[in-house]
Amino acid sequence: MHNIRKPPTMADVAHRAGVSPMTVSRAFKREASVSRETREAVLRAADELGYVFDSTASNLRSQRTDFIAVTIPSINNANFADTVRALSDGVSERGLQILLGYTNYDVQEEERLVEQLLRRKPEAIVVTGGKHTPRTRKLLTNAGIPVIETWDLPEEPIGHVVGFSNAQAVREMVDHFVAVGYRNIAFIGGDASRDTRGADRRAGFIAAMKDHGLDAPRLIAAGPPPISMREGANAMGQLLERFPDTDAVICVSDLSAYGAITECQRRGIAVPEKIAIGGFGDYEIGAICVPSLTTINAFASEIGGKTAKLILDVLDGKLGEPGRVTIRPDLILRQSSL
Amino acid sequence: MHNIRKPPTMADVAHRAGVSPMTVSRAFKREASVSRETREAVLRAADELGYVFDSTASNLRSQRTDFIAVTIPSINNANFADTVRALSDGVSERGLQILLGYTNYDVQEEERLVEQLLRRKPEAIVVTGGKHTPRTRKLLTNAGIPVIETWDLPEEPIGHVVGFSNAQAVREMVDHFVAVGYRNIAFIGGDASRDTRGADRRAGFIAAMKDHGLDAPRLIAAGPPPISMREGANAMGQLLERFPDTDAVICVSDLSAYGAITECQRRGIAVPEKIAIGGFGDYEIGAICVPSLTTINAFASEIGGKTAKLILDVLDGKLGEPGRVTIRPDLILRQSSL
DNA sequence: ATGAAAGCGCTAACAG
DNA sequence: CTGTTAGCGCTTTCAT
Repeated sequence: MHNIRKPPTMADVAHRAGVSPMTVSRAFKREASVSRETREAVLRAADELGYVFDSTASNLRSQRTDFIAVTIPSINNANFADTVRALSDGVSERGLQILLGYTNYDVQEEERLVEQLLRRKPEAIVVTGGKHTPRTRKLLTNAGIPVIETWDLPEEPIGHVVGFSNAQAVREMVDHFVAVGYRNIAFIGGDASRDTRGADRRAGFIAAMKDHGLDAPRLIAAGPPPISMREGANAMGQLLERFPDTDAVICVSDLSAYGAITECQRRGIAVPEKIAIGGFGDYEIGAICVPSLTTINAFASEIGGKTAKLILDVLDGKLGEPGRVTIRPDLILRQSSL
Repeated sequence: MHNIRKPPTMADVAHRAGVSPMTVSRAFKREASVSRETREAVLRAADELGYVFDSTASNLRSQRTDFIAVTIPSINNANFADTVRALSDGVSERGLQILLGYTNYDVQEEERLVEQLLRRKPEAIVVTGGKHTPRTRKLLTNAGIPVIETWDLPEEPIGHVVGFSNAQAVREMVDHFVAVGYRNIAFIGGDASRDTRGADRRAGFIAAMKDHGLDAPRLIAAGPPPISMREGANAMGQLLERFPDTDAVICVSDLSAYGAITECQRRGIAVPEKIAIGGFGDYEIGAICVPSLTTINAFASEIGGKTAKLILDVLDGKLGEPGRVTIRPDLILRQSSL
């Protein structure tokens, strides 16, 4: 036997099993009409030959790849990971597979990524966020497949949406903080230009403060997103020095908020007695740290699960018009605030 | 214009640009020999038609997909995310794209996943860990593409390896703990059957204790992997009740170790004065929490980066025999231990 | 630098 | 339930 020969094809399997290639093809599908004995004979022949089904040929001929393309800002983020996992689990039942890429919080990178993903001919594409370059919008609009924007409520959606208002979510935290008596409230976030969800949260903060008749001069930019725990800690240090009268801080994520808590611990500043802290995203750290962290649950897994359901419905033709699934984030009160 | 017509192909672009399809194909490649004017005319025609290159056809004809298949236990783990990001960055320069799947710490799930991934005809496959089902081993061995096992040093590697000894890494922490005076050392990990890296760490713990003439009865199983912060905290509670004389704990990951720290904080037990705690993985939490966490840096990003380099070398034919890249984890001493 | 012909391995479409 | 024919959209190969 030559070991350097080409891998076996369906024709080889068909020959060995004494059937036609078409029957082999059918034997590899769940629903296809093949007699039990024939299927078993085919699968046995395939196994003996070490045959591996070739999706690339199947993809071209059937014009189906069973890919769902997904873009997320960062692969190293528990919120987006939760969304992707739920999405992946939801569509895998139907044999659909996630084709994942990350944008590094950069719309130019998103444009390159979207173009690359569309070349693979996915059945649908899920993007995180509702802000894109004009070319990205055009590519998505003309792709001829379902487009789902998530983690945001875009003003002019491209297609379907499964998301929430980042501004509104933060507004509710501000409302609560003001109601319990905080006035000199600060916001720690990333440089606004890149992370549009972070920018929306900051805008929601400023607008809410204004509605309460409060100024919002206490804005700390902690660097380009994503903001790490360390950067949250550094930002807290800056805040304490520049605005020592601050009585509460809202952070763009739980990670930066936890960093802020640790900075207070290192400086001997009591949380929440001297300063209250709120985060965003309901990461595990916030539930378990001491003091535990007041935060906003954006239901990352639900976003993924509902996106999966939406995709399946659209592919089944069950949806006449673009879907609009609005998530309502939950304010979770814990020990880090009154 | 009909909007429901089929998307344009290279033939359509060729027709519009007044060239042959072959020239269009060449115009879309970086290196191909096409005159500047011709290429510009082709790309203009493509843009006007809204043409999107079809990878599925290219994949079949050229027998190249430019996919690198990767399996990780969980998509929601900062260590594996770091590896995947570095790997992705390393291979993307050459136009290679990651095709990612997760096994949920289950070798049966790994088998299904590997089979599914191989059908997509990747250029190489990277798996996390060195323990597999017999069928997975067979599939990988016969795949005819480079196989790279990572995050482990398998006794019988399938192909290439980029990893480290989990047992040895924990042994070094035990050696240090014993050297500074701890004797009643416990280990908190997951149920052994599933997370083989976790099991290796526990085995390394037990063996190291034995070499120091110490028994290792203090083993807390915190549930099926991955072990969360919460499960680490619960395990710490159990440990304190069942073995109150414990003077140090080594946890299977920084996440469970941080949970253990918080449990001590809730119970008013001083770390490290009453009990020392060590983790694994050098997650950001361990560097910033108070007290900061003694841990082991397994160089997750380096694993990804070196795997990328290995893949590129193999695909370039620069490697005659299987590559063996051994990472040496670093013990990082911080405030949670003496 | 460009073109013509052939075919990658599978499956849609149709036939029986 | 099974088989035959044709072709998915590109790129390999060979010309010029």
